[in-house]
Amino acid sequence: MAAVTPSFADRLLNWFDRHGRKDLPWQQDINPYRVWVSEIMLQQTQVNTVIPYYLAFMKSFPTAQRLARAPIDQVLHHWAGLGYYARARNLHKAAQFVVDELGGEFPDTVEEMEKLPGVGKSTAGAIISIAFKKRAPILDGNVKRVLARHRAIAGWPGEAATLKALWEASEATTPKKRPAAYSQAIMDLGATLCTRSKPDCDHCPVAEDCIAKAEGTQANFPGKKPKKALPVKAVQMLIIEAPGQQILLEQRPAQGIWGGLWSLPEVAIEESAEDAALQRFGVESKSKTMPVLRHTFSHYHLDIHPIHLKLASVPAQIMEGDQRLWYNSPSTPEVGLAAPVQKLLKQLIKK
DNA sequence: AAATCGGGGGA
DNA sequence: TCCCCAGATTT
Repeated sequence: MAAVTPSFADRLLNWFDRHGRKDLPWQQDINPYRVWVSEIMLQQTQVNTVIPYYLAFMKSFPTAQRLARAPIDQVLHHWAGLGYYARARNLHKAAQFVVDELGGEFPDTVEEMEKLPGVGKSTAGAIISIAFKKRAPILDGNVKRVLARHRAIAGWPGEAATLKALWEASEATTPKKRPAAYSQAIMDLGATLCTRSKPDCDHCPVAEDCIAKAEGTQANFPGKKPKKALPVKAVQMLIIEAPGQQILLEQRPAQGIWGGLWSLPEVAIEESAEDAALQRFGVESKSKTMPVLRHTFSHYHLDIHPIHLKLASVPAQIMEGDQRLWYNSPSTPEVGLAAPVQKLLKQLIKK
């Protein structure tokens, strides 16, 4: 008789029994309160970071009653350094809810557990399965990665359709037996073997039928968050040109973009360029709008609206100084130009 | 420097 | 329903 490959869940459980972590603080003296606190702490924070915080927290607040009665400041004090401080506020509120409204008994269904502030579907599933030993699928970041790879579920989990497919996969793979061990097993697999980069497929109990492994596309799952379109800012730049193709430049402040480089005078997009030229430089000239030049930074696009003002003579009132010079004048020093300014000047001066 | 992480809250 | 946010860690 041909050997039959055990189910996904059985292979995970078997692996967890032999290699999984079973000595973590919240895996001892298991009760709903201890599991709940651990799951909240683990939401955005890794195991090794959480351990000392968890131990100190449990020492100060060993029960939901003790937590509920503690001042919020004391709770926040225990959270300092963990980040996402709303978690601590929600934890405190939820403890008060459990103590004051539920007689100190934690809900024992996913639906009821989700009513606690700070507890969503995945955290509820983790608490129900681990503390109450009832079957409940979970979908934290580790589980998303394991399932997305194993079943080659494409797309970024932030998209509703991808998230739905992942929940369906979690629902489909979660067994009835040993709910607590299974939840910990699949999270542990994601945390220790099926890691974001360099997954250790050689030791993975479910590598045999992992689609991403077969195709060598582990790095493609889960799909990445699409880079959001960069915000677009716009600015006018004055090209004040005097005879001899001399162009007025200003030095930028040392801080900020193009710090210390030389650039064209800027005018806010909503202002009149001609008015600004008159007010700031005392020059009066009809302006000519040039095509918009888009310059892209790491964090935004800058649409530069060049405004060309041609002067009949070099105005006496514009003096060169520390932060002002006529580019192309006989004495132009070697200066660093902002990249788009260099481009603009090149266009202008060659013709 | 960029990506990541689960849930809350506002558009 | 979609989008943004919180904050520290990892890559």
